[in-house]
Amino acid sequence: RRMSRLLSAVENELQAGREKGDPTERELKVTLEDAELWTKFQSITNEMIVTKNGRRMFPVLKVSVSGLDPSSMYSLLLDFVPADGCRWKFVNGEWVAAGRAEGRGHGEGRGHGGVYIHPDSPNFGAHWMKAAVTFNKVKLTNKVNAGGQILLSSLHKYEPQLHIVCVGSRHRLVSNVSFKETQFIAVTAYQNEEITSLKIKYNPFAKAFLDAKERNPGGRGLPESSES
Amino acid sequence: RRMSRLLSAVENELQAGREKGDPTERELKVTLEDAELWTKFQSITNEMIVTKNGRRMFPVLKVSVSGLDPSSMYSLLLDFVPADGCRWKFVNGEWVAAGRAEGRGHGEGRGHGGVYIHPDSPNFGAHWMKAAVTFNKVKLTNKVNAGGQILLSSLHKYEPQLHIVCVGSRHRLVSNVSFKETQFIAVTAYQNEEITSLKIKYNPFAKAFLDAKERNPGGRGLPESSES
DNA sequence: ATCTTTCCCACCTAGGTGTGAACC
DNA sequence: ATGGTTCACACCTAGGTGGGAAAG
Repeated sequence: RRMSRLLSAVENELQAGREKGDPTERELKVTLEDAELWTKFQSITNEMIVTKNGRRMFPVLKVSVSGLDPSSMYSLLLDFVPADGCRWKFVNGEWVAAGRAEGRGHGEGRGHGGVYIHPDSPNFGAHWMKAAVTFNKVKLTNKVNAGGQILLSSLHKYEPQLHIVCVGSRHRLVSNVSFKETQFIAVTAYQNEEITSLKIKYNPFAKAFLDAKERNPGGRGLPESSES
Repeated sequence: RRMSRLLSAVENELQAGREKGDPTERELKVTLEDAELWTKFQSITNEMIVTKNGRRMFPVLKVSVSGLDPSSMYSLLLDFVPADGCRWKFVNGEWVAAGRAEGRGHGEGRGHGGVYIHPDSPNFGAHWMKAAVTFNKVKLTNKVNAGGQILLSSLHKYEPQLHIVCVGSRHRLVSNVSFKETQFIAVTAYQNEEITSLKIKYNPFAKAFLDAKERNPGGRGLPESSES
C-alpha cells in the first residue's frame, strides 16, 4: 500500500536524532554557536540597528541543542530582556549610562509580547537536535508593526534569551537560557565606528563596503591605481 | 511572571483558527488555489522542467484547507503519482504515447520515497487553516540527489497528490487529495512553445523574456529603435 | 540524422547592507 | 546648535528563469 510509504516519510523525521540524546531532559544542553565572533563585538559593546520595518541581527543568534526527547514536540522562542534600567549615550568614544529607561516599550506587552517564535516551531526534539538552530530571520524594530518583529527601545541594552517549550497536551516550560556574549544596545544608527567595521568585515550582505575598504585600506590612499 | 508571557505566545498560534473549522474531520475540505491558471496550462498539456539540482514547479501548488481540528498536529505531504504507464513524445505539435514506462524510478523508493514534506510540518490544524498552504519550494529532479528533491522520470506524466497526516501519539492518515488540473509531463526542456509562452507570461522569475517579447511582439521587428 | 540532456549565461526577483543627506 | 531618526540609494547576497550551444 502507498500509505506505508507516506507514514515512513514522516517517521524519518524522527529517526535522524533518535539514537543520540537522552529521553530525559535532565541532560539538556544549549550552546551558543559563533561564540568567538560574538565576543569580538561584545568586547567593544555590541550594537544592533532597529528600523521601522525591522532589521536582522548580526551576528546571528545560533544554538546547538542536545538532550531533548527526540519524539516530543517543542517550540523555540526568543525574547529580549532589558539588561539594565538605563538609557545609554555614546560620548567621546564610549558608552555611558544617561538616565533611567523610559517606562514604555522595553519589548514587553506588544503583539506577541516581544517574543519571537522560531519558524520551525513546533517540531520534534529530533529536528531541533539534528542541526544548529538559527535565528537569522528575527527582525528588530522601534515601531509597532504588523507582527513578527521584535519591538525594542533605541539606546537601551538588551540580552537575548532563548526558551524551549514542550508543546505536549499541556504546555510546559523546559528551559530558559541566555548568553552574556550576545548583549547589545539597540540603535537607529551605529555609534561606534569599530562596530561598523566589524559588521562590514563579517556580514556578507555588507560586502560592498568591505570591498571599498580593501581597495583603499588607509582611508586616503592613492585615488585609483589601475589594476591592469 | 515572565513565563506566562511566553506560554501565551505559544497559545496565540492556536487561537487564530480556533473558531472556524469543525473539530471533527468529517468536514475536511481542500481546495486548489489558482485553479484558472492551472487550467490554462492543462488545456495544452502542462510540462515541468526537471534538472540535476532540482527545478521548482510553475504554477505553484497551493491549497486552502479547512475542517481540521485546530489544536491537533498535522503534517502536509506531497507526492507525484504516475498518471499512466506511458512514455510520451512531442511530435508535430502534440503529445503522443510512445511505449510503456521504464521500470526504474517513477518517483518511488528513493530517499523520502518521492515524498515532499511541507516545511511548515508538523504544525497545528490552526496553522494550516489560517492561510493557503504553498508548495513553492518543492524541486523536481531527474537525478538521485542529496535529498529534499522529488525524483521523476523525464517524458512521463504525473499527478501531484496531497496528503494530510495527523501526527498524534500514533500516526494516522487523514486525507489524500489530488487535482486533475495539476497533471504535467516531466521534461528536460520545454517541448510545446505555447507552454513556454505561458510560463514566461505568468512566472515573475522569467520576466526577462517577457520584456523581450513585449518590446518586440512580432518576433522580428526592427533591430533596435532608440528610446531617447 | 534525430532526439534528449547538460551546461553556462544574461537577466530577472527578492531582499539584506551601511551611507549620507535630510528631517525633526 | 545638538542629538537622534528617517529615507532613498548603490551595492551586495542568494537564487529562480528560459535561451542556446554543445554534448551524449
